[in-house]
Amino acid sequence: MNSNCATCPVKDSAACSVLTEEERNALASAGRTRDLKRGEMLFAAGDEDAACATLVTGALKVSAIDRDGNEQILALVHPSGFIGELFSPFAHHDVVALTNSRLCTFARKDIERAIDEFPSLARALLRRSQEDLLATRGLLELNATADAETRLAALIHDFAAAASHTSCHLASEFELPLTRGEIANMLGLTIETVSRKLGEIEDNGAIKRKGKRGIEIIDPALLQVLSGRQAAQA
Amino acid sequence: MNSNCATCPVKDSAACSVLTEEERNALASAGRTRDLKRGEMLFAAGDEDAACATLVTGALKVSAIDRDGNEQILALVHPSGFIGELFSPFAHHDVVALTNSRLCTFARKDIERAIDEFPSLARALLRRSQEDLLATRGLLELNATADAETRLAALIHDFAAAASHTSCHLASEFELPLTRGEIANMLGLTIETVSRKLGEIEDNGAIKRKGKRGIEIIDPALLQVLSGRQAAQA
DNA sequence: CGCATACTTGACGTCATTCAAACCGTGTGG
DNA sequence: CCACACGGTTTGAATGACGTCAAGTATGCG
Repeated sequence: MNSNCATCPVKDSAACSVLTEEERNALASAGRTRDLKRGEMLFAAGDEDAACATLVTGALKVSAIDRDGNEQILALVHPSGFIGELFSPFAHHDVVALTNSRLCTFARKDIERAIDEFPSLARALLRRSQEDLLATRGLLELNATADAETRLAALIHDFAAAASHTSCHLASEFELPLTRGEIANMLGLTIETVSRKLGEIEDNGAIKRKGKRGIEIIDPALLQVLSGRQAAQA
Repeated sequence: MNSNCATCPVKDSAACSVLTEEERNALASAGRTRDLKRGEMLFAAGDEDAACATLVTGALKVSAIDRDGNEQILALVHPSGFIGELFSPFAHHDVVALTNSRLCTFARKDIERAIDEFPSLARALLRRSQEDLLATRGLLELNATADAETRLAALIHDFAAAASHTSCHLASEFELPLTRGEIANMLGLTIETVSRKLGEIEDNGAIKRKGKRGIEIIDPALLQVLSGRQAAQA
């Protein structure tokens, strides 16, 4: 038996929010809550019958390891995000907690049954999958063309937007959820380049570093310009 | 009324293949066949109510244009692939025919209705969406870490695999569906680099160029090594 | 206190880009 | 038939951005 959905912080935004209370309870009885500490793995690439899950609190990374042992972060998962490859016999990627996290997990077969039983759930997962696709394509676009400083500025901008919960405004101060190494892996750069470019963005006056992980946004407009999302004014 | 599904070359592999004959006919009556010539656009980023479509024959590209006017190819679509952002009020990307193509198009609202009416269709589209996600992440992984030669070799390898239809073996000779410029856009390189590295791969003895677009695979194993998908033997 | 982990900084090398020019196949008009 | 222009491609040389290697500086934990 799962903990009570009524107090779940993502009850109105997760995929299961499209279900009626009755349907959700049926699904919840098949799932179970699981807590992961920072660095703990939900499943690894190659795992069979990897579980599916909705992230309740915390943050996860989805990453691939190539044969040289380099990690490449492919996606971040935020609360209410759904994890799991439903139609593949094994997982293609690793999924690891970036911070202490709480998930609502389901065996694959239970999710499959729920999809067949509740058409609205299939629709909700389709929607979420398309959003993931869009996010991944955004990262692809960023990594393919932009230079190191632009990529980093864009990432900081996204984190600032994600940290502020009022969707159209940036948080003025927040903690990076990733280490330098993870940022480098995500942007296809090296630790050193990330460190240097972070210094340059600080020198430009767009941000200020607060300790290792803290970032204060000094000039949001400048950050936006650096991130290449807006033309510089004349 | 759509042309007859019974003779459709992707009737057993497209998303609609999961429907019963009766259901499929109902859906088909809402759709219509459309032919695109090479270079013609299905829809552009920003279009509202962009149509959805299953690709019947040919090939499409999905691409984004950044504010500097650079195109970035985000995905290729092969026959039986599905195109369309179901839950977004407007399209995020351009979709353009790479070769003369035939599609089976549907108005957004007709697809949405069909999803609600036929749960198996929602499931099929979810599956397809997850495959797209996986493909995009593969491209992201490739572009982020690998050097130019590796990326190009991997792309050639993929095309050779796609051209052969016997899934585990490579076609020995095929035509590149992309121009040099499009390859460059897809891999985040420049035309010149693509041309040079193609020459180097040819010098290595892995392939042989036949005219502008033709490629003959001389040494599949070597190509695989160059593409970084297999360690070189000792 | 000492070690480990994460981060920063510097010097140098390499690979892809940039800019520039030549090349080639094709279609067009003289 | 040839001259020519044009798009796509190839090739060359120089620049520059990022990676590599290596040292040095915090911060935290046993």
